[in-house]
Amino acid sequence: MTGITVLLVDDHLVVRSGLKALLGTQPDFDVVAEAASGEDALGLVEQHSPAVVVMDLAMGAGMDGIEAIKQLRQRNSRQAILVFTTYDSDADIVRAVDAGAMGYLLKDAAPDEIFAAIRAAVQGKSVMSAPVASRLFQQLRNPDEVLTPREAELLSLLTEGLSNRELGQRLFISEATVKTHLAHIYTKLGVETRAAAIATAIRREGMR
Amino acid sequence: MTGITVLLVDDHLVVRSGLKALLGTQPDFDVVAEAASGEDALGLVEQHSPAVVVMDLAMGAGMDGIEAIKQLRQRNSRQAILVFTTYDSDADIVRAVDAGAMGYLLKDAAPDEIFAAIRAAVQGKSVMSAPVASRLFQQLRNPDEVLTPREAELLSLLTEGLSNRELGQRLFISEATVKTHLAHIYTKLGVETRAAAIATAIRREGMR
DNA sequence: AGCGGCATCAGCCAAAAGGCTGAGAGACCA
DNA sequence: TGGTCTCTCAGCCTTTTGGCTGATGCCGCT
Repeated sequence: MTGITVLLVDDHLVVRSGLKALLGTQPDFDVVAEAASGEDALGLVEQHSPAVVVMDLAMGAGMDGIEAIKQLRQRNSRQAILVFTTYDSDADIVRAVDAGAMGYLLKDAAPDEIFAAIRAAVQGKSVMSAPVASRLFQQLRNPDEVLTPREAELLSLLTEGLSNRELGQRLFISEATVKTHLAHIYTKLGVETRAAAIATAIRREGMR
Repeated sequence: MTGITVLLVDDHLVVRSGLKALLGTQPDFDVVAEAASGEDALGLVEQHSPAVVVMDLAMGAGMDGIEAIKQLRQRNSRQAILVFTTYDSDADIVRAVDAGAMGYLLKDAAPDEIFAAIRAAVQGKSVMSAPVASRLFQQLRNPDEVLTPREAELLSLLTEGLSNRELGQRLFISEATVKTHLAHIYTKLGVETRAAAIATAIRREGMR
């Protein structure tokens, strides 16, 4: 019989083979394909219809993980998507969950944790690493301080040093809208300038 | 006979096993031990005296890769140390080479590149990924991109989100002087806005 | 049907930041 | 002694940002 079919998506070959080796120790897992980019992932999902997609968020070039998740959701695809990444940034968590991820694991998670998360995911359950969970709880306690997905997206770009104009162009919205979002972000982060927002964001998140 | 003995140091289990599997495909490599932290690495080097240490720089907790390299150098140890990491930050490269690393590989390097680097390292040769090399050359060509002490001080405060006025007050200089320093910093960092400078600074350095 | 949250946009005004030129004082070095 | 570097400061002008108010369309929930 065939076990839980898995597609691995990570731009680092060593991570893919490591994960594959790790999952290979479990009799009920079956890694059917690997992708090094979001684009490849979409094609391979069509081909193999895996039960679970284990995906890194940061992809070297082209479509990133979040975008790949969105695309998968938009198609049909009843794959459970599990994010497997290095950093537990607030923005990424929110965006990934919003895009349709079933779980959020950090790369330093213990093997058992990884196995459990994959098995839970195929059953429609949601699992996340402890640090990730605590961040989410933190957010639930202070709902006023939770950034909306759009705001998180903006903040993420903000930390790359873009101007309002550039932000607008990148997100296909007017500069006025950018300013509105920024004002909300500042309020939520408790800062008054973009510089402080960037500093707060990068330090608070695992952003790089 | 025994091939090239290798110690793997990385806080991510999946990376370790992926690398191990990868090196296992080559008959002349022999992974004798794995460490998840700098501390462990030091002990295991003593035990096994591997020919090569393949080390990640970012370690979850405790001693980081750079520190581990320094410690190894300070002891006796004629191991060749190869940095194997995700990011090609200027500061990390310089620090690693300074600490005594023989090579600097990025995690998205092709398998052949990794093999070649390890073989070169045991022979005392130095190998690095192309993006890393280009950064080093960049730095050698442009020595005037180095910040002066005062500029570095300002940049550090900048990453805390202060305004020009606040910077001036903090450093007991006029706002005009702050602006002068900032202009120089922007030029040297190759950016045009304070936001980009902050982003660059925090990502480039280990500033957190 | 109505309400609230979200995302979108506009206009106005004040404050902050950035580009440019020029310049003086002290340190260090050839 | 002269040249170079660094740090300091000023003025002027343009661009960017931030604060504020108000408004529209959409969606989901009641």
